[in-house]
Order: sequence, then C-alpha cells, then structure tokens
Amino acid sequence: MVFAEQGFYQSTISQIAREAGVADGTIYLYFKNKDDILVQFFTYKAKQVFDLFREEVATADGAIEKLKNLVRRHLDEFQRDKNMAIVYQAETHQNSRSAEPQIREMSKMYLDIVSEIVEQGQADGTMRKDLYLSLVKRFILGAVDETINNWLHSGGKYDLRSMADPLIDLFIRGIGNNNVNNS
Amino acid sequence: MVFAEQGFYQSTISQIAREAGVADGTIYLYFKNKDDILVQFFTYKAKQVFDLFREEVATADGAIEKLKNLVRRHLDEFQRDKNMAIVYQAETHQNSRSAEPQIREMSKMYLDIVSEIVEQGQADGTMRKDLYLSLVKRFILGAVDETINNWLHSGGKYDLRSMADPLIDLFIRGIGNNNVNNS
Amino acid sequence: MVFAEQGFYQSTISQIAREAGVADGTIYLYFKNKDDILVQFFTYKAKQVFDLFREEVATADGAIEKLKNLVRRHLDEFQRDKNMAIVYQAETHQNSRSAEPQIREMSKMYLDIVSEIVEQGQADGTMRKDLYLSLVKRFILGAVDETINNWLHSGGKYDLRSMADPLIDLFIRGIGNNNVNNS
Amino acid sequence: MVFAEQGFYQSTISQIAREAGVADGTIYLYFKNKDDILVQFFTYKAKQVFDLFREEVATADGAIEKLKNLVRRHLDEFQRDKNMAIVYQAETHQNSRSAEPQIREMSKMYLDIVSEIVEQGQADGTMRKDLYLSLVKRFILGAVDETINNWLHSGGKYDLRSMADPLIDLFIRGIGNNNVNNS
DNA sequence: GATGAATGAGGATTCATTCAT
DNA sequence: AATGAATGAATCCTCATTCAT
Repeated sequence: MVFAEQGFYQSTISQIAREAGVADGTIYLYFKNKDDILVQFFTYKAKQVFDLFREEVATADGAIEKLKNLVRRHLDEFQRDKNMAIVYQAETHQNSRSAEPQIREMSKMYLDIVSEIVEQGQADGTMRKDLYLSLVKRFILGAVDETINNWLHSGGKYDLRSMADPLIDLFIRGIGNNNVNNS
Repeated sequence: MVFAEQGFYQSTISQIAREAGVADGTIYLYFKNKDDILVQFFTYKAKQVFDLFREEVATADGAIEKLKNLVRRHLDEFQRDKNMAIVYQAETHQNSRSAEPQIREMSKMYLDIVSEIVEQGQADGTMRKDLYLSLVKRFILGAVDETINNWLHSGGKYDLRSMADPLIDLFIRGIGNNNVNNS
Repeated sequence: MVFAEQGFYQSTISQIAREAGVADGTIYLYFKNKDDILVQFFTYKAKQVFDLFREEVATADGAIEKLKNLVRRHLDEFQRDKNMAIVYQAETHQNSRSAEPQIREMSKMYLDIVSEIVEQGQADGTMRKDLYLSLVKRFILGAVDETINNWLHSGGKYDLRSMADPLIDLFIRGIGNNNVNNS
Repeated sequence: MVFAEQGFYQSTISQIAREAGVADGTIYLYFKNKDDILVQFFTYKAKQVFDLFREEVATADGAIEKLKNLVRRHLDEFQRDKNMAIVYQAETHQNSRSAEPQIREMSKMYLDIVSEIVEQGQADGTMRKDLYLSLVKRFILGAVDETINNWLHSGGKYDLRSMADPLIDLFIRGIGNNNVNNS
C-alpha cells in the first residue's frame, strides 16, 4: 500500500490507482474525493478491528485477563497489518484531518473498551479504586501506541506481540518496588 | 503558527511568510527550502527543551523525584508551547520525513534520560529490578505522549501539568491492587 | 512558434502551451520537462532533415554535384522551416545546453556528409588533394550557416535558396583570381 | 567570467557581482539593468577589438595580405579572450536580444572591413571580379566564425591561430582542382 | 462501469531590483 | 559610493479532478 510508505498526503491518486489495478478515473466511482479514501479506509478498518477487539474481550474472564487479551490482539492485528498500523499512527496524530471523525471514533471505542475493563477490575477488586479513570485509559492506549510506533520506526523487525505480557505487567504492577514498600 | 493548525505539509510558504510578516522570498534567506524550516525548528527546540529537561533532572534527588520532575517539566513545556506540541505530535508519527534525524535524536535523548533514571531507581532499590528497560522507557514516553496528544485533541483546555502526579503514580504503582496481593 | 521569436529559454511553458492550444499541464504529458521540449524537437527534426540530406546526396553524380545538392537542400529546408532555422542557429552556438547531445550529433552528421563528398571529390580528381579535411568541412558548414544566419537577421525576406549556387562557386573556385595565375 | 560558462541569461546578478568583487546592489550603480551589462560589454569590446582589426588591416599591403592579417588577428583575439569568444558566439546567434544593436554593429563593421578588402582585391586584380560581394563577405565571416565555434566546442585546446593560413588558402583558391581545369 | 487524456489551480522556488543604512 | 537584506513577480511543475469515449 503506497500511503503506508509515503503517507497518505504524499501519495498521489495515480499511485493509489495503479496499485489498485484500476485507472485514475475509476477511483472516483468509488470515492467522493481523495480524502474520502482515507475516511472509508478508517471506517472499514475500524469496524473490522473493533469487532475483533470486542470479541476478544468478551471471551475472557476477569478484568486483567480481558486487558491482556485486548493488548495482545491489538499488537497482533497491527503486526499483521503493518500498513494499517503506519497509516493509523500517522493520521491519529495530525489534526484538521478529514478523517478526524473516524479517528476520534476509533480512539473513543478503544478508550471505552479499556474503561469498561478497568471499571470491572475495580468492581471485582483486582484493580485499584483510586484511579483517575480518564487518565488510566489514555495511559494504557498511549503505552501500547508507543510500543507500536517504536516497532514501526525500527522497521517492524521483532515480534510485536511478545511485548504484550511485559506491557500488561507494567500496567498492573507499575515500576515501583512494592516489595520494599510492603515489607 | 500556521503549521500547528494545518500540519506542516498542508501549510504553504506564503502562509508561513505572511505570518512571519515577511515576503515569500525572504523565507529563503534563512531556510534552504521548505523542509529546512521543519528541520531548523526541531533542532532549535530540541536543544532548548532538552537543556531544561536535563537541568530539571539534575536538581532532583532520588529516581522517583527525578522522574516526577521530568514528567512535570515535559507537560509544562508542551503546555506552554502548544504549537511546538502539535508539530511534535504530528511529525514524530510520520515516516520518511526530512526532519526524521532531528526527531530520532529528540526521542533518543528523552529515552536516554528515562533510562538513566530507571537504572538509578533500580540501583537505589526504589524501582523493580525485573524490568524490561527498553520497554519501560517507551511505556513512559508513550503514556506521556498520549496524555499530551489527548490534551491537544481536546483543544488544550484543561491544565496539562496537573496530569503529572497521577501519571507518575501509575508508572510507579501500576493499576493493580497491591493491597489485595499483600493482604 | 514562440521560442523562435524569443529564444527557447526566454519562452515560458504557458506561452508554449497556449500556442499549442493545450493547457500548461498537458505539456508534461508529452515532455519530461521544459528542456525535453528542445531535446525532442531536435531529435525529431534531425532525423527528418538528415534523411532528406542523405537522399539528396545519394541521387547526385559526382562530388561537386553532390555538394551542390546538399547545400541547396540545406538552404531549402531551413527556408521552408524558418522556426527550426532560428532555434537551430540559437542553440548550436550556446554551451551547456540540455540539447547539446542532439546538436553535436546533428553537426557531426552534417560534417560527415561533407567529408564523404570531399573525399570522393579528391578520389575522382575534381577536388584538391592538399586539403585540410577537418578544416574544409567546417569551412563549408560555417559559410552555409552564416548565410542562413544573415538571412534570418534580415527577416528572411529574400530567397535563401538562390544563394546555393554562388556559394558553391566560392567553395570550389575560391575568391582568388585563377586566370591571373594561369595566364 | 561567469556568463562565459553558463551563458549570460543563465548567470545571476549575484554571480556577476561576486565575481566582480562587489555587492549585488553596486552593479546598479554602473549598469541600468542586467541587460545593460551585456550591452556595455559588447560596446566596450567592439571598440577595442575593431580598433585592432582596423590597425592590422591598415598596416598590410595588398588585399590578400590584408585579409590574412585580419583573419589572423581575429582568431588571435578570440583565442586570447576566450570568454568574449563564448559570449560573442552565443549572443550573435540569438534574436530579440537587448544587445542586438551592438551585435548588428559589430557584424556590420566586420563585414565592411572584408568588403573593403575584397573591393581592393578586385581593383588590383588579385581577386575575381565576378563575385557576389554581399555573399562573399558572409562566406568569409561564417567560415571564420565556425572555425572559432568549433574550437570553443572542442574546449579550446588546440592553437586557433594556426587555422588562419589554411583558411585563407580556402578563401582564395577554393577547394576545386584548378590544375585539372586549366590543363 | 471503466478509462486515461486533458485540465488548470496551486505551490515551491528563483532572482532582478530596490532602498535604508 | 557601496552594501546586502528584503521584496514579490514570475515561472516550472504537480496532481486532484473531470469527462468524452
């Protein structure tokens, strides 16, 4: 996918069309304009990915287990579809984009899933009650995102999925030495 | 700053010049080309910001205190210079940018500072020894970044700096309920 | 043709396009860039003109007759296509042109034809054997060129072709008074 | 001189100024505008060179001797001042130049000198009477010009002046084999 | 539906020229 | 007289979009 390599705005309709194996004009039979390609791409991908996420979370028991599955699946999917990962990383950090609504929606869906998990964790006593929820969800999303971002910038060589467990561990236990404090 | 509002590549030289109160051609007396504006901007800002960061870390005692100061300062500076924040967020998540070297350098400097802090924390017993260091540093950077990113997408209304302490708390203690484990 | 009137480098793409009855962008469907217009023009013309020259020379008997035909045809063609004549005159006397290879090739082809003729003339005894060949061919090309150049600078009013025979006469007999020598 | 290397129109005022060791603005104290540099250059050079030519012709006896001296001096001067040669070659073959009047004047002066010589030659019986004068003078100028042009395109390596005598020989005797005709 | 040639607005960059110092 | 920073008109080229076939 061209706009994974050079960014969506640096890609031309000609490149996109050639890659799709159609003529330039044909693009306009399916997309209103160039921006609409991005919008539809995100709309389609969002649905696809979030269905997976929801399903993954639903099949797990316990908040921590749900969180583990979510993060694993997240890393897994982005590893599987590196192009989507690149486009997602690039576009979620711009503003005044035409795909802004789609991106906000995706972010929101993700944050909602995390919120639900944390709230469940608080309810069943596996997570701290004194958490600043709106911060926690971003803290988790941010850490996962940056893990993906770094994987991308490194060229996507190593196994991204293997980062899931250590990452969850940091979410759950933090980096402080609890043994010291609790001794 | 125009390219904070519409992204650097969506801004025109005319807009940038008008905003700077000079003629289009004048831009080229100070910058080799359009890309060079971004490069010089990051080079200049990086030096300025990292001097502050280093200083902030140096004046604190103890790893946790250092980390607090760093994160506070980070949020503080990005809150103070919102335009820089926007541009930084946008450009650090693109690839094949001309400012790539500057951005990699900035990232690396940041990660190095965090590494040093964590290593010190491990040495003085305030941080866990069983940490995956290269993951931890990105986990911290990612969480801070996403906090800033969200603040930006919300329009920069609330006080970003106030996020520092709860964020550090999450880094240190995690979200797991240690009381349960330790009871 | 605009660049006949003002020189190729003084013409703008807009002018060239307007004259061709197409939009500016259309030019770039057929030419790589502005320079390529000149290159293609020469490549095309060179082939066309030199095919004529070769043919003209082939159909004549005897070196002197061949030379006459060549010069006649040369003047004839440049008279017929005055724009080409202007561009040719202008560009063959510049250096570091992008069309340089085409121009060198055209010059070389011309000089080669003349060389062959002169060598044949020497073989059949109609031309002097003590000739400095590489000078002779330039001497002929130069004289024809300047004849064309002057015709152009005079506005192309008079009949250029009528210069052919007197010019050949000068090539063959020179301006010296042989009768005096031979008396 | 910069505009010998890249042509006058491809040279910038900055380059010309730097080479002259003055600031850009200073150029405008001495020249009305960029074109005026070319105009003044030709005006100055023309006077200088033609004074030499006239002198050279005056000091010789006999038309053929005068012609020899003129051609020698011409080649000599252009060899000595290669930059002038390049600029002269380039600009005399363009039209709608601002230096056009200067160039026409230079051409005319040259052709006038040649005319005078030929007329004298006809009067004293060393040159043919049946010459088409306006053609002869261009034939001579063209041949000399092309000799210079070729020397320039070859990089100006060999001794240009040594071409003078063989060239004159061609002017005088032509390339035809008179012995054959006169036997 | 599909094509791809043609369009022309838009944008980066250059550079002759000016003018305050 | 000399400077050189600033100007902005001018120009090449790109590319999203259209539309006749």
